[in-house]
Amino acid sequence: MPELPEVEHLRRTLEERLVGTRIDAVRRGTFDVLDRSAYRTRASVDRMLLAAGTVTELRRRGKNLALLTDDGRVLGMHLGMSGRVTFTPPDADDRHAHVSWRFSSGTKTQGWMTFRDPRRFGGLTALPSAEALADHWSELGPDGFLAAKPELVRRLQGLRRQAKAALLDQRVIAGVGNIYADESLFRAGIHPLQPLTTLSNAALARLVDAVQSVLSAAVHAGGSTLRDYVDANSQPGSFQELHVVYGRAGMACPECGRPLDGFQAAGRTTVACRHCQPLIHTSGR
DNA sequence: CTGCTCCCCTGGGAGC
DNA sequence: TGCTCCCAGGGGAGCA
Repeated sequence: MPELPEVEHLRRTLEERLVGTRIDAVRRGTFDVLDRSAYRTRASVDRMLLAAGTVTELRRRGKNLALLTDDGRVLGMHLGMSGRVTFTPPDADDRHAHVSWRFSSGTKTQGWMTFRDPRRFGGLTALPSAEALADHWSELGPDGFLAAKPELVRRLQGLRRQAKAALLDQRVIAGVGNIYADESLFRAGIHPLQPLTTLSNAALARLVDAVQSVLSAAVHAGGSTLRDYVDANSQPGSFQELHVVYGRAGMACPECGRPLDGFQAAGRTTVACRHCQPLIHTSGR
């Protein structure tokens, strides 16, 4: 699930539940999904996992999330393909439940939160300071949801890459994944394989508009639910009902009714309409 | 720089 | 019901 809208939805959920609470217990499963390389000083793993810290902020950039505590410690979180966060207690029988945290306000326990990631493409990053977090995120482009449109247009200008490859590259714009790339390109009427250098500034602006409107609609809908995904509060998202091309290869284009094409772009499964998103061939001279 | 391939790992669905 | 095969929302490394 985890593209920008799902991560932003999670960020808001955690912000509501965790800010101002103290982490009074940390429980680790058998597998260590924690990257500790940013720590130069001696610290226990529990300390790196924010034990005894009070949560002050939940920060997001693209698909990356971070918990910040009052004493400066930071825990970066990436959901990868299969990462989930739920308000559930540790489960020793679940070999994919990697870390659980218990939160309290004053002397009152508020509950548990568990990070689970069966496929382990995601993970946690221990960071000693907000500066270390900035460094950790320094390669990321501006956030696709929060950044101003002209900044995003500028990021796309001059790139010699195919449109979809550029959208998926987190260094260009942070947060767009395979689903929202296809949805954005369809809404903008731009073919995924179209080189950006062949597009006018007006077309790039149209693409950025599409990216931002798709992302904000998806955030508003609580993200997309595919398979059995539910959020931290066990609620499904609903944006999948608004997917018009993703997962619909061979089905009718919602605009022209012709069958949608399925193919590979930037190494990823891609769906587009060759009529509504014509690949524009330039003369070369 | 750009694109392509392969890899990390597990689970779910399709098809037989 | 059980088995095999294929596929998947991400990202990074290595190579031409």
